[in-house]
Amino acid sequence: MWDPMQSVQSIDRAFQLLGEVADDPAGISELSRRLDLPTSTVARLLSTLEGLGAVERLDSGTGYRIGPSVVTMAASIDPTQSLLAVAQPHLVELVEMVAEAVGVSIPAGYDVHYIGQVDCANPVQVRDWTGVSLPMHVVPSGMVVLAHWPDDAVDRYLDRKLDRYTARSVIRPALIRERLQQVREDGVVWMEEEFSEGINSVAAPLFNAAGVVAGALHSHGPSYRFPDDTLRDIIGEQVRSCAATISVALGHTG
Amino acid sequence: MWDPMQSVQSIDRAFQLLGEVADDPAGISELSRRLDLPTSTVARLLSTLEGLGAVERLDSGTGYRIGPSVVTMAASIDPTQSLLAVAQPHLVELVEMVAEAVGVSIPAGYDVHYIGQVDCANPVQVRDWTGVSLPMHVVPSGMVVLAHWPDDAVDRYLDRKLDRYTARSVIRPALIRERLQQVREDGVVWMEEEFSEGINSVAAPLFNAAGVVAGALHSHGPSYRFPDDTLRDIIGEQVRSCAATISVALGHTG
DNA sequence: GTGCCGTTTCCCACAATGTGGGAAGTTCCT
DNA sequence: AGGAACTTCCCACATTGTGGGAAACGGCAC
Repeated sequence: MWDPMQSVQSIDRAFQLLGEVADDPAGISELSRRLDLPTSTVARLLSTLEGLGAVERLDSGTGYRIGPSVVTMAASIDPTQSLLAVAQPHLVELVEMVAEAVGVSIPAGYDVHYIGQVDCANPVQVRDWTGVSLPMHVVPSGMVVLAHWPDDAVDRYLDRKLDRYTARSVIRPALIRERLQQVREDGVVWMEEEFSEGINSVAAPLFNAAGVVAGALHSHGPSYRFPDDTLRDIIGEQVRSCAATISVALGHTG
Repeated sequence: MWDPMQSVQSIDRAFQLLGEVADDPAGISELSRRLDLPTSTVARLLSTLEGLGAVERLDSGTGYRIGPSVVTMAASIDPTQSLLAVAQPHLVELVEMVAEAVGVSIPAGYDVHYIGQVDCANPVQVRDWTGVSLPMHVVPSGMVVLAHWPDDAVDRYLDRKLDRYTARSVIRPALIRERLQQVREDGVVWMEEEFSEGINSVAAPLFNAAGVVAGALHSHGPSYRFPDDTLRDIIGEQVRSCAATISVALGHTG
């Protein structure tokens, strides 16, 4: 942990409380036990937060939960950005683990739209695809989204002319369907040079609080070095697990 | 404003900052001007908030915006509850204005589900419908939801047997369609004894950040006194405007 | 280059502010 | 009633946050 210039104790504690309350609503004394703070301190902080609408009392008498002002503040930021905002710190972590660029994308019609990327230290890099949209069937980020769409939506997707991007692009509906089934089982998918020669990529789905797929997390790199054969499964698992962590942060449960 | 027991200054200020930043991202010195606080104080508070992930720096150098931890905390609360949490304080205000019970509901299949109510002081009250679901075409809360559904969804709704609840219930599809058009124009709708003899009710739609109808705000009371003829339009307008305010708090724009 | 903005960061003496022990008040059990 | 939780309140203390001001940074114009 680097030194954040200065830190204000009461605010620090207030957010510890908010975090606890978000995780699991509780009353003053239970929170004081969980965080090991004096009850009077917890009472004062909660009372302040209540006055600010950051927490509110449960109707059922005792206990506090996250209040309206937090929801409102969160809503104030562009919904597209909110996924990115939540994902950002996790992207940075993941980059260090896989040592290749990682990014996130969101579904937009029949495409996925890349909304953010964090590059690796290596001087040879895949270009930053932020801002670009690509058809779902040629990139793993798209496949994981497609894999969690309702059947009729998938039918409509596949019932169109599907563009081929490279010699290795899979565009036969039947093959794509098989693959989607596999993606649902694995929770992660690799695609090698199916969108662009020289680029391999792996992705896993992101789910929001409503349990629907909200986007995808991917990592990609030059095919001559990515993935290293011995690390392929490990990297896939890291991406899958990081995506799951982000989903939880988005409110996804179970 | 009642006395919130005690209030911690730094937390108070921290949330003022969060509010400002949510409203419009800015840098230290601009925020210090807006809130009339010393820059060093603002810097210290923001630095604390940044360490907590409550704000983060804009990529474009200078300025802060709401950070991931706020979004995550907001997401932690049950999405059903979040609507209620945001609406709650507004319900309390509205009750004082209209002097009858007010409540909120959310769409659930072909019904609206009442999720919260605030009662008025009058000893003669309409019972609390919280937890109950009712068909959309017999209550104004349902009509405002229906009015903002896509055409084909409305078609499917009307293409079923529609129950009659009282002599005044409207169940002819053609008449309902006309009414829905009127609701879209007015932004608010009154219904008198169409669901239950002796109860009149008025409702307006609530929209979320995505711009889709997320629920309804209503007020209802005994028909012998509600609405007072001279106040009917005023009350309707108050409900409409309160619903709009809640929608904004939910992130709805325009 | 040099000088001038508007920033943000850092430092430090001061006392206002938040702290926490404990007592009094509440509510809900048995 | 009695007791065991909880929450609210009070108050002396010094820890903690405060804010003035200076230093460091960065951009822009000349």
